[in-house]
Amino acid sequence: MARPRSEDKKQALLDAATDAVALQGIAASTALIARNAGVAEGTLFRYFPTKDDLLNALYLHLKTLLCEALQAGLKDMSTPKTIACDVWNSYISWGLKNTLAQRAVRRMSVSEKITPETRQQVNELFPELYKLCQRAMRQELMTIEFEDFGDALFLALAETTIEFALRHPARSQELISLGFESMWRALAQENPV
Amino acid sequence: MARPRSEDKKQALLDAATDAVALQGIAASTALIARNAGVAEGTLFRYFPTKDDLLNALYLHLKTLLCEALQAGLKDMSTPKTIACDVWNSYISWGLKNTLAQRAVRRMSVSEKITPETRQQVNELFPELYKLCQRAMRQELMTIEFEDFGDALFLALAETTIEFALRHPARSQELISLGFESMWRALAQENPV
Amino acid sequence: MARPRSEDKKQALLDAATDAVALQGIAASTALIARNAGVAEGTLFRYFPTKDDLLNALYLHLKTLLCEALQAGLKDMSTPKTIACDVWNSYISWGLKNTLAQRAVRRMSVSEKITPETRQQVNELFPELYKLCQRAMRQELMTIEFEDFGDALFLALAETTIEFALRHPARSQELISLGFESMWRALAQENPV
Amino acid sequence: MARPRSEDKKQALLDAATDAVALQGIAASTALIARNAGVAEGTLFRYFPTKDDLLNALYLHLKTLLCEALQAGLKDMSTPKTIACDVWNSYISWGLKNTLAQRAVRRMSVSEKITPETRQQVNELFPELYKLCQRAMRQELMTIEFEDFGDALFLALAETTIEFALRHPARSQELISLGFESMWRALAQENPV
DNA sequence: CATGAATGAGGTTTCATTCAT
DNA sequence: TATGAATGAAACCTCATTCAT
Repeated sequence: MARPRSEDKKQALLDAATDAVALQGIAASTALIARNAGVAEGTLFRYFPTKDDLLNALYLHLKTLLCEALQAGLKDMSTPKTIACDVWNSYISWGLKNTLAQRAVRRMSVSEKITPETRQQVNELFPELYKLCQRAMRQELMTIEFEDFGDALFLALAETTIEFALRHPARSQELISLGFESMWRALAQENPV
Repeated sequence: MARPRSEDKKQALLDAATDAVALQGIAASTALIARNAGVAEGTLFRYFPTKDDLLNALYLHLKTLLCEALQAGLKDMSTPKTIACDVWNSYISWGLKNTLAQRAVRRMSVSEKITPETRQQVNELFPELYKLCQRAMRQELMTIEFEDFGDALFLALAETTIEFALRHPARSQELISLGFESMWRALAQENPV
Repeated sequence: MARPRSEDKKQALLDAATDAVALQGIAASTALIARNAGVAEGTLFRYFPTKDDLLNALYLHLKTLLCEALQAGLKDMSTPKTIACDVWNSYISWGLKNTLAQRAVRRMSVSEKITPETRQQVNELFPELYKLCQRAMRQELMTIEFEDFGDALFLALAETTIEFALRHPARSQELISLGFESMWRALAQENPV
Repeated sequence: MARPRSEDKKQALLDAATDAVALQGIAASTALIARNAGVAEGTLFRYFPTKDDLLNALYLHLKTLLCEALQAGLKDMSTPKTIACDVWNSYISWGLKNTLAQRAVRRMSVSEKITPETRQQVNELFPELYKLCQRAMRQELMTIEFEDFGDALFLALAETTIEFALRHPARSQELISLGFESMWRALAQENPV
């Protein structure tokens, strides 16, 4: 992969795109993104041949960052529940610390501009992590057919929790643990309170 | 005198908008919507002064339809769990029967074009129903501060379930009951398997 | 001339058009004019087959009103200067009392929508009056070729005076007499202060 | 790098706009202006972000040209009257040579699209010139409160003269000097014929 | 390689006018 | 006669993309 001249510029473009998409959705203009990245309008197209390419690259990029945060957040791997708890907390706290990134991802994920290929690549980012959690999951959710479903339920609950924590910062700690409790009851094999 | 404004045309516009937004997001053009509704482009703006007004009206309209389906779906009100189950099944089956409507709603709900006022109106559509379910909910989720959170978790799980059921029609029945089981564990007071 | 059903409606349309044109120029929409006149959009076109017809009718109407005010304002016909002074004062005070009408006329008079025919009709409204003033005018301005020019100079000075008097109400009296003095010096045969 | 913004194109746009506004008023379409300037419609909006911006820029531009003509026209500065005469003649002859520009200015000046800021900038173009004339003006018109009024009367008479000279080219010389005589009588301190 | 001027298709919205009621 | 719903051309403006510099 011939890397472009300046990795800095590419990064600046992704950062600017994150903010723009978070605030304006995928309708955010390439001109705005380039300007906020501090590069010329035409330069954007040297790094991303197409706006759609930029969006797909951004989606993958942000999901990768999230994934790295999850991996870095694993501290106590003694029991499935502590693992799940670490993952949950890392997820939520990444979303809270990177509000715009989180919002950008949400907006892109419902868009038809993100191709199935990109979605597939994103799925492949997470496997190990989920394997860890899944050990604790209910039998029904552990069959090959349904493990994606379990993941999706996990993500749905986490995203909802992030949203509420952002909306009600004063009660964010309570929401986060209430959310975790709900997730654990929903998905885990045993439900010891 | 003069011909009366036609409720049919308004309906045709909302229907056409549903399909267009489902497929292309809120970027779907008014020209396309009008054409598919079988009216002139200028006519659209007699019924909805602004594209944003159309989107907000559409959002409210679809959520109203969903709400009516939920109310119509209440059959067995003997126990909290049967109530919750009816609601769950109605929700999912409305989503499955009205794929485009469901997709349109999802896309609009993450858009900044839907105003807080509209969102508030939508919230007010649902109260009785949720009261019913909430009787069965865990204490923690029944405080005023957290009942919205409980609702949101319910919706998140249901939407995820709909999405998977659409993607895997052959296994939709299993997914639906697996989803219900997860929701019930997550949110209900008692967790008898 | 078969008069339309309701002279009231026609009048209401002209009044509404006056305000609309004063505020928005000839771009003011027929829909707005009709609404402010309290009639339906289509009704406007029963009284004025075309928007241009409405504008021309309005121009003639307002100039007629002005002309009537000038004639009514003649009080002291003893000397040319008192006549001129009465005309001047009537003109200015009509402009000040009918700001919107005055502004509407100004905007229409530079527009290509007002036809030469209408402009000719307007010219024909004023003759007698000007004959009176002209007795006092300089020889050079009394030849057939230049009497229109003298009229136009009179009007130009009067309109400028109105504009300034509107802009500076506190000093309007001074402006009006300063304007009159200037007009009299410019156009009259003798210049006794 | 990248091709520089072309002053030629900007000029072509202003020229095309002058003609279009002269003939059709401020309602002249951006499409027509761009086409007559030989550029794409989108290009117009790179030079003038808004149609209103174009109109304001055009107004300022034309008034600047006029002002330059007035300054270049000063030849004999020996007496106030010769100065005034040079200014008068330059003004009229600029109007005659630049009919469309003159007409465009007239139409724009009664429009609400021209902002107070632009009007202020235009006022500031002229001060020195008027100072020259004002030395000859009547005391009453030399007070700070009324010097603007004197200017406006001067302009009103000049514009009227231009209009008549255009309408009657055969007699334009007579009209011009008749106009000057009237202006001088109206505004100057002494009125020696 | 980087730039940003240029493009023109396409977006939303307005509006004079027509015509079914 | 009066109405106002319907129309579609045309308005202003945006934008992804190209390409001369």
